[in-house]
Amino acid sequence: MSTAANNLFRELSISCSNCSLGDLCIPHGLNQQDIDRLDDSVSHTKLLYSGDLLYRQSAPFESLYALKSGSVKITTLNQEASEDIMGVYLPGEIIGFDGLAEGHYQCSIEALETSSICEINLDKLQAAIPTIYKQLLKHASKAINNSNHNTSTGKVSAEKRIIAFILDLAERYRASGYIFTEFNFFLSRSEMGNFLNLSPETVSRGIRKLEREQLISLQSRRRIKINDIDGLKKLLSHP
Amino acid sequence: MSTAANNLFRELSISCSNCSLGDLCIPHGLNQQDIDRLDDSVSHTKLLYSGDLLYRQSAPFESLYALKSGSVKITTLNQEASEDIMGVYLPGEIIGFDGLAEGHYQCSIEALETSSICEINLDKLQAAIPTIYKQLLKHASKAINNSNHNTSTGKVSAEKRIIAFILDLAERYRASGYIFTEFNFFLSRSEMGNFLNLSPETVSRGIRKLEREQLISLQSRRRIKINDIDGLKKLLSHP
DNA sequence: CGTTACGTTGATAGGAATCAATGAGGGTGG
DNA sequence: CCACCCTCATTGATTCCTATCAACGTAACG
Repeated sequence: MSTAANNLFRELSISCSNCSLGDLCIPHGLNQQDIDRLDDSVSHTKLLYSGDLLYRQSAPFESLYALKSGSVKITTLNQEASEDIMGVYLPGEIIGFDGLAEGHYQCSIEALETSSICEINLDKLQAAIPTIYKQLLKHASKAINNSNHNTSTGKVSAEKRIIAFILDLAERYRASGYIFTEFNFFLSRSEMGNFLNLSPETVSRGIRKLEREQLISLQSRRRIKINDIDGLKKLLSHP
Repeated sequence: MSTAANNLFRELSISCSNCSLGDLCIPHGLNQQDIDRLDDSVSHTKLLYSGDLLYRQSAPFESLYALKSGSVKITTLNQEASEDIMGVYLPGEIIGFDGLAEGHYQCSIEALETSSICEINLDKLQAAIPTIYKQLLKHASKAINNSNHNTSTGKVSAEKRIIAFILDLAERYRASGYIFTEFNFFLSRSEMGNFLNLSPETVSRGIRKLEREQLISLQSRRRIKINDIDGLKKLLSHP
């Protein structure tokens, strides 16, 4: 590891008591004593670079993870052995629930950019702070609701699906305290199409249409600026 | 309450130590002492009849529930204030995770037939058996995987979606130890279409096509017999 | 035994996939 | 530093699948 990388790693390898996740961290709401005990329960930060895998489908379940910064995609192999994109994770979200039920991961996680990820050892965590499981259940619940929501957005037109995707990302960036009117997709048109169940061409057409209508601007092919978030919401709800 | 109904209720209001859920029950794997303590943690069986609601969307979260027998559907209201069907629950499955994250339910649960449902008081349960949360997390994880799976099956043709739906039900009946080659849908063609993101007509055509191909038989309009489960799986994987 | 809701079947139209070709960006090596 | 390449994105033309519209059949209910 280079010195620069090593320094970066050390910088990111902070204790729970001053983790950048803030309100989003699982232990949020605990007292200082509990938080201090957390430092033994999690192995702190891993640093992943674009293309790196956090875990691979069918690998034995080891840990849950909290995404501290960056973004990753969650994929699964379909019958034809090609990738289906199940979604993306943004900072503050918990990764790894897909491995709990069966004891091995049902999906793979791949970094879309440089990302720092906090590993959570469930057993140690539960021993340290028994009440933490409730918080974890809430995160799982959120994942279920989100996934259900994706299922139901499959029931609308291509353009609405694209708008829903953009608004979902914006909302989740907002929830994490990030700038939410301007962000990178980190996904190609093909990957977006795969996720939204649309062809890459249809995704492209949909995005360019929103651009022509001045609702969004493309700062680059994968970076969006939302000009009229209410306009987008309006398109989503009515016509 | 009528005497007959009262008797039925009492009959169903059994203790955890002889609950019919068996292996599927959350406390499975606990020792007898723990199981006995469970009797205070759950309020045992509720009996719902077809059309009855277990809970309504946006109601405050109160409990998780285990479905002991029968079947229910989980629905949410879309922008147009009509019902979107998110799925059905079968015996052995846990209901209510949609309410945990936000503190109020995101969906409604409606019985599709006479169903008995075990209420789980989370706080009491956790106090009685601290390690139970892990089991709950596994159930939540299963729900996430299932939901993800539904998302990805949205990416295929109408016929495959219908086959996937049938096979999913069969597999879940099998997992619960039920007969799985012959069962009721409990959903109308419209409801199936809503769930699968297909029109009722397309659902009907798909089902009749499978019937013509002898892969299934319709014992009545809502009762199916699977004649060739491998044939169905084959259709799902390749052409 | 009629009423009513649901299911089936056929004909048509529309939206997105696919096929095809061009354009743009990013990286590499000369 | 520039030209080339290679991948991704865009745009257009066509095809195909499924929604929709329409009509008829069928089962459950009072």
